[in-house]
Amino acid sequence: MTTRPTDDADKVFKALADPTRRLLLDLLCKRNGQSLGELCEGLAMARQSATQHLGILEDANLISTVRRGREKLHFINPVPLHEVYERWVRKFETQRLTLLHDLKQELEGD
Amino acid sequence: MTTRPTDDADKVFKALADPTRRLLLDLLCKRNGQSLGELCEGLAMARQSATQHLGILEDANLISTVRRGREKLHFINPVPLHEVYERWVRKFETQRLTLLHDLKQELEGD
DNA sequence: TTAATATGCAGGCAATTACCTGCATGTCAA
DNA sequence: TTGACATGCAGGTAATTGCCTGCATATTAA
Repeated sequence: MTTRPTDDADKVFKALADPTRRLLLDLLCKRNGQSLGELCEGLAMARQSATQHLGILEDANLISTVRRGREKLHFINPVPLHEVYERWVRKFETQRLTLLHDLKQELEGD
Repeated sequence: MTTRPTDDADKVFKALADPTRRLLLDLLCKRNGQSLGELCEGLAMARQSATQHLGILEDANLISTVRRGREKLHFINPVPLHEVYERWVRKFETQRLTLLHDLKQELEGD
């Protein structure tokens, strides 16, 4: 099985690390609910490669899929991004001025 | 030659993709301005490995370093994180309810 | 100066990643 | 049913990543 429990935040960060996957989220942001074929038109890589990227996004819970006939529709799930922001980015955001002050202080010779 | 903003964002996302590097930012958030040796105490890997991680964080401009004697002090730079949030996360944040609505609508049978 | 300390640099190696090709399965329309 | 379409699945590979060891350099303190 797994060597250690993979936390959700890690999956989200890793999913966002690839420019193709961020582009896929951008494409879905422009028009939500696109099929695999539609998304592939904006990509410049084989359909099978896009499938893998979409699988990673889905595993990170950043998108949800719905099968309709022979098509698979993709929808953004903004919740994980919101959680990453709330639990992780905000911590540094609230200390922004303090952190910048630390460096300035050091550069000025302590 | 100046680097394009997309490259900067890519560096930040890739830097944040590793749990060790996120831990390093956490450690610096608890106490800013730590040396390489001090940061290594909380890591469980060779010092040289930590150096590589810190190099990636510095290249992404997420930390800045100051040499003091034989020590190298590390400081968080919260600006890139703020920019990533502003230019990227916020786009999805503002459409949060709309995006969730799209999926709900589809699941209910259009 | 000498010894201990703090970091820098280079090369190697196993695991992962991101792409590909080839083929199979499932669905719709004529 | 048949043929076209949309997606699924299974390897294969080159590049990247994350970790290591070994050695070099620079600074401080005795």
